[in-house]
Amino acid sequence: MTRTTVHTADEGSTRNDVPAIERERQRSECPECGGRIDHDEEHGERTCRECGLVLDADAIDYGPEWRTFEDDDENRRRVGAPTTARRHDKGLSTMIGWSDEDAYGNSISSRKREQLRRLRTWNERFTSKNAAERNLKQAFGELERMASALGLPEPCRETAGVLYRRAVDEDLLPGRSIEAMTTACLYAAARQHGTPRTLVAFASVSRVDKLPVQRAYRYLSSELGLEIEPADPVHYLPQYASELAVSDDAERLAREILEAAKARDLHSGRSPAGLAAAAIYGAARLTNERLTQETIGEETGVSSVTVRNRYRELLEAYEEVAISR
DNA sequence: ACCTTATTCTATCGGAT
DNA sequence: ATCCGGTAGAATAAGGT
Repeated sequence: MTRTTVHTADEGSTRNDVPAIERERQRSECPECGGRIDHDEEHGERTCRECGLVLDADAIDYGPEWRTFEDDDENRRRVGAPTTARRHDKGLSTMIGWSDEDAYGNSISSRKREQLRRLRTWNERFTSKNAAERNLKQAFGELERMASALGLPEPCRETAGVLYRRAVDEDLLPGRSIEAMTTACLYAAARQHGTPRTLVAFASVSRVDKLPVQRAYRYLSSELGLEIEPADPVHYLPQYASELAVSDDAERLAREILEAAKARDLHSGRSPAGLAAAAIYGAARLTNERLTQETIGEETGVSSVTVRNRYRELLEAYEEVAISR
């Protein structure tokens, strides 16, 4: 059976119909050096493990839309528009337009207008009929507001929405404010996505104080069993490297330094951003690129004190590994 | 809800390139 | 003259009771 390359949305399409862009994405050797490609779905980046080449960034989300209805990964099908957890109805409910015009812009008969009016009334009653749904509406509004105030990216807001929905499902809300819980969800989501903000920053855009948010977060984290690990310092490298305009060599070296440090457990308890910044500094120094500790600190939000404390440890570990080879 | 602990930050200064 | 490295004390995050 021959399959066309046309990408159809009918339910007969299977994995064999994976479009060209999808196949391209799954290619796993670096065109430069043939090394392995790391896929970082979270940040939408693909980078070469060997030479640090960034193949593309800010790719489209390949996540949930390309899904299966059975419990295996085999029979995947294209489905409709991606759902979003940030709408109280997940973006799936029917909406009836407001204007009394048909699709061509012509006005419609008074009889039809009456019908439409009745439909709208009932539709409204069905879609937001109970208190829970209205609470979700309000909470998601708050999430949007805070996320945009803090400049948090789309996937992060999405995660926050999912978390909040789970919190509601698990009955975590009675006894604490919606505001505190939404803030906590966003805080958790930001950390999961490697775009953390301090609790203070959240408190400043939230309508509640830092303390209730902190409590809500801990409650949320333990009740939902969120295992939020500290971010991998390597994730910060591509971003920092381009902001500081260091060479590809230096970025690759920084990567090696971090690997060596991780092998020796230097990273536990330390801030990932600090480690990444220090690795960049150390690498720039080894490749004779002029970067002051102060410049690094400004761009990365890490103090110069931390940069020098970490970078000494990092280089020490790196040299040991280099000698042993 | 309070307290402890490890880490990071701000401010500062002497010394080196 | 600028950059580096070290230090003291305040602030912060996370965990325990």
